[in-house]
Amino acid sequence: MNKVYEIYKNLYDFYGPQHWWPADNWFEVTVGAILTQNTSWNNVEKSIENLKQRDLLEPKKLSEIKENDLAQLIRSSGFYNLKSKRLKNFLEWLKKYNYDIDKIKDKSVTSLREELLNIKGIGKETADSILLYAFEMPIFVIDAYTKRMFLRLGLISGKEYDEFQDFFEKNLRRDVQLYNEYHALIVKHSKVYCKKMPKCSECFLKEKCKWGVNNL
DNA sequence: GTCCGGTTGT
DNA sequence: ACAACGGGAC
Repeated sequence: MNKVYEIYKNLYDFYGPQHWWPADNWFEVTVGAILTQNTSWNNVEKSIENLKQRDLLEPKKLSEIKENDLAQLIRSSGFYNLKSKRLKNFLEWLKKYNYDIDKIKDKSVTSLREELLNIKGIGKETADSILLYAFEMPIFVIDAYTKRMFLRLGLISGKEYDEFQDFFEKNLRRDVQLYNEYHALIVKHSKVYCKKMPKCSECFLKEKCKWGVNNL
């Protein structure tokens, strides 16, 4: 059996399902994806709650409020002026589909990805998070955690986002639920053990990890 | 003081 | 390759 899927099974057996993305609906996922750029999820939750309590967490309502007001509402997420603008850019794109997820899903994952990447403030990771977790399309999300963990495991030597993405998509069956769970498990493991200062001696993957073996 | 479920402009 | 954007938690 291939090693990439084997790691997945190890992680799933150890941690169990992660229930990602934590949100009530697809739009909440997209807002969270933009707000969590280089920001801890804890701080994003406060912003989401803030918007919910004011009954503003809907595309049309967020489109109508002023950029500066939105910035203040999402203050806890950091980079709030930037992110307010980025949300507005995204909402402008959504408007072309009448804020209708069904119309969006009529398009192919390839063309949607291109459209998302053309929005200022949405890069590869955010685009892929939206495609996978909000639109439920089969695309593997790469982030700093994924790179760090799999470089340490010694399973990949590349450096670029696309190299990592190809690596996962070539070694796994094209499956939204699998991609969803795997990325979430990588984040979990990277927060608990495969941190910047890793806890190799306590890690259950140490025997099959280059970094871990060297740190025993 | 460090780190965070990044992206952009130089 | 590197600075800018930034609040909140530990």
